[in-house]
Amino acid sequence: MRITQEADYALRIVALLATHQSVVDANTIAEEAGITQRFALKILRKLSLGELVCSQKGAGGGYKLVKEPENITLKDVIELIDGEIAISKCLSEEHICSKQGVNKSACKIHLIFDAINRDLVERLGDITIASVI
Amino acid sequence: MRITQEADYALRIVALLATHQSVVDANTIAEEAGITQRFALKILRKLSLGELVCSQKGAGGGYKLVKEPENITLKDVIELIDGEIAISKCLSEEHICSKQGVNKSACKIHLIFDAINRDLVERLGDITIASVI
DNA sequence: ATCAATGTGTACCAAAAAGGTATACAATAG
DNA sequence: CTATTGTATACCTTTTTGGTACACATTGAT
Repeated sequence: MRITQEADYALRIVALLATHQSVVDANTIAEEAGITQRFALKILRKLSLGELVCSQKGAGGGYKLVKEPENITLKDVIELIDGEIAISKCLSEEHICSKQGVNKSACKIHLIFDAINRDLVERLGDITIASVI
Repeated sequence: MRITQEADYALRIVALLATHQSVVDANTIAEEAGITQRFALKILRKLSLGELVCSQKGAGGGYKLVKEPENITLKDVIELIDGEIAISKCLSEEHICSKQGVNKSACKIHLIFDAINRDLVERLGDITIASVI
């Protein structure tokens, strides 16, 4: 799948949590990210379930990063929100397509996509949140 | 946008036209590509409008490549079907997102996506149909 | 001429994905 | 014990994807 807007917001949220070193509440996060509080909460829950952030309930609560910004990559955040990164649908799903190979040329195309995709994922895995703040 | 199934089919169609050196009718193309004739026709019309293939009407008609397989790249075919290649929506549309930059970190992320996307497009532009048949 | 084979052009449709909201609830600090 | 904050689940709307339908235009063969 492509990198969705939701993943883009998630990256922004993680980046802004990396700059604040304290607990930040969902409302503040939403404002700074330029989205509604509800939508921010939805993204934050995914980040929380994925154990990139932890939450503090009750008055004075909010969210903060679990890991150091140096140890979180763009790939980590994107895959948490969007699932597996794939430039073509055929790379992520069991789908009747080039993968099965109606003829040999289709198969070759698939192999190329696969190599390109692997490089893309690797590259996203090399860029840390620390390097984008 | 991601590389759609339609673009994937288009690549297969162009590849199979590259192997047949003669005029091939839509029905045969559809069968070989493993899709319905109607859907093949739709893709073939786009390829035709984009001047990658030319068509011959009437009995005994069909399609054939306009250019040599060495001079058609994966990028050419994909962009013809899907439009501009973009790993993130924010790269292709005028959209309120990282591009505008609510803060500096969002902007940095956008710059990285842009660089990665450029490399991806360049890479697809270096692979010819001739090399995948 | 005319008819069957073949492509053209436009419009429409259904399923899936993306993007976002609503509601009811649970925990915690003060 | 109440206001503040997060949790959980479900729902909704719009856009994109992946196709289909239909009426028409062109051409080759007879």
